[in-house]
Amino acid sequence: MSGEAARTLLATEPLTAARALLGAHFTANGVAVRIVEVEAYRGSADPASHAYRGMTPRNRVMFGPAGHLYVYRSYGIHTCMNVSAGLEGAGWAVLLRAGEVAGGRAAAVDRRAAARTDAALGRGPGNLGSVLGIGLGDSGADLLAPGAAISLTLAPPGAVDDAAVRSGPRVGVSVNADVPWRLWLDGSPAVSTYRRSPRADPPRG
DNA sequence: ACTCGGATCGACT
DNA sequence: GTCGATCCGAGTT
Repeated sequence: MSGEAARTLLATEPLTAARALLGAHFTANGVAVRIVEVEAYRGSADPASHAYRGMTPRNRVMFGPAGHLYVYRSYGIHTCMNVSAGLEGAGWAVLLRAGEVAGGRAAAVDRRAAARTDAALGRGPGNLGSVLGIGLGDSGADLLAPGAAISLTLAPPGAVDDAAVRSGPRVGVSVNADVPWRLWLDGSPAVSTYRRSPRADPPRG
């Protein structure tokens, strides 16, 4: 689908954008991955979102147009990637949590020497940023621009069966942990196993 | 200027 | 299951 058609799909509320990102292909630095696990973050309505307290220099891309890359450093070590969603000013984004390497395997293996299986190359948000060679300086990139060096191609409508889409609580968040805003494709070996944050309140319900 | 804690990962027991 | 690595942004003084 065209970049602008993709942008229209992503310029929606973040659960819809998250669903649209499953099965998408993300390409950067000689590696392509098929996205199989994502999490929606709902801006000012979501205490777990980096945008909860409003716009800052770090998160400003979340408040811009949909289809742009928001990169942050996690635990001082890892770079994690989001795709901005919703209309300008919304502060919504979707965290990319896992992908299957679909191209450039040699470069992927080179960047992820610690991975012992192909499925582990892009399993987990930190590993996904690593396998794609993403850095903080890539934040803000328009993933849908024609000829973009870092690019996103959504799966055509109907290509990802709704029956394969699963949802559950988000990983690692210490607040608002019980909303089922993590989506993944059932059966993908690259989906990370669920681990609740040790800082989260006890499970609800 | 300083403190604090994190949307993680992998090695180790 | 437990723990250390490592650094930046954000909030506070």
